[in-house]
Amino acid sequence: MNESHPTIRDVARLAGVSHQTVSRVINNNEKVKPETRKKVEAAINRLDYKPNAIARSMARGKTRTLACIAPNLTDYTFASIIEGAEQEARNRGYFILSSSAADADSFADLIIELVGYRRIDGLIVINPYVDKRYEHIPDNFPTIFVGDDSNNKNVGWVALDDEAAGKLAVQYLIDLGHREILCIKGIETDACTQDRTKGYCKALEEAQIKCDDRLIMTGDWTATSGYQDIMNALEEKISFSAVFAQNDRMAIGAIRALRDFGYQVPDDYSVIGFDDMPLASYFDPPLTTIHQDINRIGQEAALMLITKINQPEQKTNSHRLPVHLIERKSTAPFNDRR
Amino acid sequence: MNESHPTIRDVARLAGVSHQTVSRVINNNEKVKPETRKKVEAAINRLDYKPNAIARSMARGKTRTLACIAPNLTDYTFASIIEGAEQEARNRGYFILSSSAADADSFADLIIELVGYRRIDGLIVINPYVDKRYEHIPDNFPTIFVGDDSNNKNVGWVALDDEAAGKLAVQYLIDLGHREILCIKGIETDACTQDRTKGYCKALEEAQIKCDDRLIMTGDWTATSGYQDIMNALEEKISFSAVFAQNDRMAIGAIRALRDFGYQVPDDYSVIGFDDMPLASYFDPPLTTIHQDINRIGQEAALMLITKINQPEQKTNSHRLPVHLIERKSTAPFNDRR
DNA sequence: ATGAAAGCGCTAACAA
DNA sequence: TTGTTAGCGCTTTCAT
Repeated sequence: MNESHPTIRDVARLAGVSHQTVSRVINNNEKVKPETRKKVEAAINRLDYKPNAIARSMARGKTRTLACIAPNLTDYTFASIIEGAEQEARNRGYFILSSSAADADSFADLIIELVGYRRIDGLIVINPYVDKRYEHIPDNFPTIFVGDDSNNKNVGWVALDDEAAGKLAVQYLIDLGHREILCIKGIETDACTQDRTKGYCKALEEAQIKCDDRLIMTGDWTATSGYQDIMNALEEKISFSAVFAQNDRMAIGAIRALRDFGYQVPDDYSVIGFDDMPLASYFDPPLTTIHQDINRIGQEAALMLITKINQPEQKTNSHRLPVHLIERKSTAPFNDRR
Repeated sequence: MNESHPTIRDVARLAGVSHQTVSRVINNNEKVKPETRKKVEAAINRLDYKPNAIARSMARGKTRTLACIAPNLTDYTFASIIEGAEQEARNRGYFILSSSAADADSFADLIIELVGYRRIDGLIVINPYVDKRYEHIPDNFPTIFVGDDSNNKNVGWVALDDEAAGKLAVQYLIDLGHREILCIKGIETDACTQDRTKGYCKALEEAQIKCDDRLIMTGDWTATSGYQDIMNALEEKISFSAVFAQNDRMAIGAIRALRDFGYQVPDDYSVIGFDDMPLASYFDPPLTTIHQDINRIGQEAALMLITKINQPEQKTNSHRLPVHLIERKSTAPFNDRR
């Protein structure tokens, strides 16, 4: 069990110097005579000495650990953000504790263990507005939100340019000749849902189309919710020729519903998604969608956070990342075959 | 910046006891007079004292942190395992550092930082056989593999019963009357690929069907590889009526290839997948597949690891988890319409 | 049941 | 340039 790793003092003894000199060597401090450095390095190699990270954290008062909290870890979007954050963090010598918090209570618990017990130096919160969980974050603790600052907490954030993205998608459908465009929203409280919907309305307005509330349905990001929304619309004989689903999963659900009703996509109805998830090009039909560089969001968040930790006085520049549209086969020019 | 959190001594001073008594209280040590305990608890509440996790790690020589390393964090399978591990770990007071290591070199780096610098108490390695990365793990460090022990390192592991699963899938196709069953393998070096293929052969043997090497194609888990494999088979006019794809993504690719060639699934060809990924029921046609409780694997791995950390002498019981088949619409009885 | 002293392995401040 | 002395905030003996 106790293989008793060598400590800084063991190295010092072997090299015939003080432990402080060893500390200087491992911290690349200038003020060490080259000779001494050599001796110390030899001793380090000889003993295969590795500094203990916990002891360093203790002495420095910094853990070099960040946490990433998301509603879950499996959703492709969340996982990509975490992956991006992890890469950026690693490159800068930080590690990421990733945790999922299904609800506000478990989020609050997590915050106590992570922030209260001082396990981490900073925090990335993915979807901070879900069940108002952001309220549980202590003020002044270095934090970055993934998802924007609409609720006006004074922390930094990164997000997609969701409004522009929503507008882009809908404009594309309008350009194809569609006028009655149904919108399937994501979870109401997610900031991006609101922004994408804003973009949807804006595109319609600019094309002088009235924004009809009956065409705006609420989903919850699952395929099933997209399916249900379209089923309902069809049963209630709501008139539309195209669908803007605020994520790909709901788009898939929508397509299935349309098909179950005997319609063809894109011949009878056009459907555009959002995310460009990995299998989007393999769906039937291949999905026209909004592509986002989701990995990049995680990278940005980590970078912003690390900067904030090391330069607390400096203002954090929150910002939005651009998206682009990927044309595939689930959309087509309007026609009246329905 | 320096809000100077209260320490155990601040609490002690306020409560009029020694800091050691405070330590006893926060560690639920029996030997504290109820009165004293009350006083101390009052002081703790008053100061909102929270013990510093790093200092505890330091004093105890345990970090209460585990690491989970996978080839990436976004693959649904990996993400689910990590999520399961994280849940189990949290329930037992541990945290998970999740990291991705694309190749053996970055894996080796990670091991040094995590294990060498003693940042973690234990390690979960997902897909340890990829590029022989498992070789970089120091002996005797508490480790659990997700994926089996075929290469005979003496560590514990959890895995699916892949051989039985492969057999189950193929037997199902045989029962539908198929005799020429094409197999699309995953990455060769993954233990599960070998086991699933073994199951494939076994099912054929038991049905007295010769196991034809020309029907076994190698993929790399991506949809594209499944697509390519089937394209090649079709172009070379290899005769088959059903496909066993070793994961759902390759199954999707296979279906698209078949369709691009003008065939219908399942009318002309049956396709069975593996994983039952979230959207499997929304594919077209809904995918018949092998369902695995992948989250559970992560839970098991974390539990085994924590047990091993706390009872190092006790032997770890590696084991396999069962699967079951989900019948959907991508498979049908054999017919000769092709 | 409680306290005093030592130590976990490092860094930081000061002296030499 | 190097060494000495103190911590960092806890837990772990060992007394009392």
